Amino acid sequence: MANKVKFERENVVRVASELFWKKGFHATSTRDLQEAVNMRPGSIYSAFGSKEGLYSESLKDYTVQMKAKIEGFLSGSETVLGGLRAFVESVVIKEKDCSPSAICMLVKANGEFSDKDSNLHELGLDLSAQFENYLSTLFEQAINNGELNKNITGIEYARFFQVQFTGLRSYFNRPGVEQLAQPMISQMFVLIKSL
Amino acid sequence: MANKVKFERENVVRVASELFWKKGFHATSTRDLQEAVNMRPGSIYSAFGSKEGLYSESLKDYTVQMKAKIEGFLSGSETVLGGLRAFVESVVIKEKDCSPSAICMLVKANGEFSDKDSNLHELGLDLSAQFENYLSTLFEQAINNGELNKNITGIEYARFFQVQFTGLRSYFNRPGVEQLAQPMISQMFVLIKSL
DNA sequence: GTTGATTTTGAGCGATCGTTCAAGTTAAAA
DNA sequence: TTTTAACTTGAACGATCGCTCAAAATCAAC
Repeated sequence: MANKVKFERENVVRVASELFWKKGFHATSTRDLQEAVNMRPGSIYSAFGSKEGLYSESLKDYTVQMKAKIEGFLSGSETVLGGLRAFVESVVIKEKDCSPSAICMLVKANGEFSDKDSNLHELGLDLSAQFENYLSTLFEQAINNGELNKNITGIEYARFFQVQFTGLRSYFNRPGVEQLAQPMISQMFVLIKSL
Repeated sequence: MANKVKFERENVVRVASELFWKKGFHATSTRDLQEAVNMRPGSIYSAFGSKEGLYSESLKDYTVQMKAKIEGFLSGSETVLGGLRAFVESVVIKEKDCSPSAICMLVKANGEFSDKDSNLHELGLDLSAQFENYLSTLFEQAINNGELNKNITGIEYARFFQVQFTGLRSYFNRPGVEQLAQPMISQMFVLIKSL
């Protein structure tokens, strides 16, 4: 049987993901994508079906990468909270200028697709719910480890974390406030422990 | 001499603003706008110069409307904090289903224009800075009224408020979590008073 | 080396994009 | 009433959009 695919699907999706993350879905043209992934339109469309299909796979991959990054920081830390804090500091401070965007790609997606019955709108909601569940399990571990008290549940800690994290990333999506990041992250974790 | 303009600039900008707010800049076509404001392309272009020009005026108008709304709640409340809380509750809870988007148009704009040297990117940063200054003056009033302690300054309260408010709006930009809004807003103001 | 299923290529389709401008309409000034 | 500057209209321009598909290239199987 014939021929083999010449591109590595993983790499293509990651490159596309970075472009979509930076520019958004509507501002990214298929020609931008062709150049970025070095494929001709026919190959892209036979592999992913449509621009929407490629975006869909890119967004799913983004959440996988994000969870992998968190796992990395967790395994490098004694505590769950320490791992999460290293993750937040890495995203908000260290990667601020090399990341495609300061804003979470999933948050951007949920903001961009306003049409309630579009596939991408539903995908964003679905992935957000999954991520919240993932965070919940982490905070339940933290509770069981005695890192956090039992006044509130894992899901409630997860909600609070998401509000703080999203708010911080949005706030630091601007120049000239870099020196505020470390103290505000510290404050965030002080507040978490005081809930 | 000659003729008078037939449209009311205020209304046109407000309608355009709602459409841009809902769909974003790139997903809103000039033909969408023509239909929404009931004007032909020539009139729009003679009045606003370009799609970007109309967006620019729409975004500026949005911030004016937002400040006006805050002023309204402030004059209906005994305290600054009470007014701000009524404002947050109105935006996050009451207007959730009639507003063009759950996300602040200014936050959306700052997320959408990634090109650092585009006019709209700079406009977003500029309006954000202005809004933070406006919030700072409000919190300074609250401090002087004795509503808040003097441990931190007005600008620091303003930053905290923005992080919480943006995070909350992003979190409640999804279906099925409505009953969490009131307790989380209460928590937000408890935290503000405890800083 | 030949075959033949599979993948890659890229010219180009129809649709839509932001925008222009000559022609038509309007109403204040003369 | 006539003039005339200002405003409105909408057909249409060139560019770009997402996407298609016939032809060329590729390589495992024989």
